[in-house]
Amino acid sequence: MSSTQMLKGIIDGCVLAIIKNKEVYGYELAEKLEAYGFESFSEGTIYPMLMRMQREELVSATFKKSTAGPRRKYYSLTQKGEKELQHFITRWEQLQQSVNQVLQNGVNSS
Amino acid sequence: MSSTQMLKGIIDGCVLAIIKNKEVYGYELAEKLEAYGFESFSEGTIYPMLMRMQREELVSATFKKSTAGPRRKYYSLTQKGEKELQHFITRWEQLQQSVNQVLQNGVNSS
DNA sequence: ATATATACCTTGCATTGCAATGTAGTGAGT
DNA sequence: ACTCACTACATTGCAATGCAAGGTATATAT
Repeated sequence: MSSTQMLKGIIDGCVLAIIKNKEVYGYELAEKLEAYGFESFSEGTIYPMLMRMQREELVSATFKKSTAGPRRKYYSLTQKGEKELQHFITRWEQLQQSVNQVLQNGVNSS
Repeated sequence: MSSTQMLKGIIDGCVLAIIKNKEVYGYELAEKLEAYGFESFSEGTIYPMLMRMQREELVSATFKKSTAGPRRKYYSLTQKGEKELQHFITRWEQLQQSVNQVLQNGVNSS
């Protein structure tokens, strides 16, 4: 039971939420996620994920020049992405409720 | 982003918490998880998971006769399993905090 | 006998996080 | 010019695990 397994299907929603707030590029996203407390976020996770989301039309991308390195690929949310984010939030809240209930009943009452 | 992906690495902890409360057998576990709000829990998930946990010495198992069908395989927590449960709870709380922070900042402030 | 509920297990697949590796632009120091 | 560090995107192959589908077997009722 590694820590990374718990992230499956969850960072997707977090990424959508961050992109909704403001368009971001991949490298920036990695830094933001780390700032939020997700430790060690691999680029091997982020770039394939963003590309998958683009393929699924949850986000759209445009390249912009940078003065600090190569061009950046900025992502922003599509309407479909907004809907998906709302669905994620619903599922996340249900999951939280279920897990917390199990932990309370299961751990304390023995 | 399916609903099942979000469960990866998370039901493990929930199962440990349920077993800690009281020894259970697989079929019973499926029903309990459903009662807690985890919809549609496949036996193809539960039995391999329990066997994996036994292999990792997080749980121990004993067979007991049943009057309502074939013998039941009851699982109970080992010391190692208790430690693993504590680790899970820590990770879960961190995850909750991070995700909720992202959702608050990302969704509302745009 | 047949049906239903109980109870466990196995096989094969799909998804996805990640380490490792590659490529390339920009700027500072020497 | 050369090197180094930082920035930035991408690909490959692997590992973990949830699950549908299918199989086996026991107990009870009709």
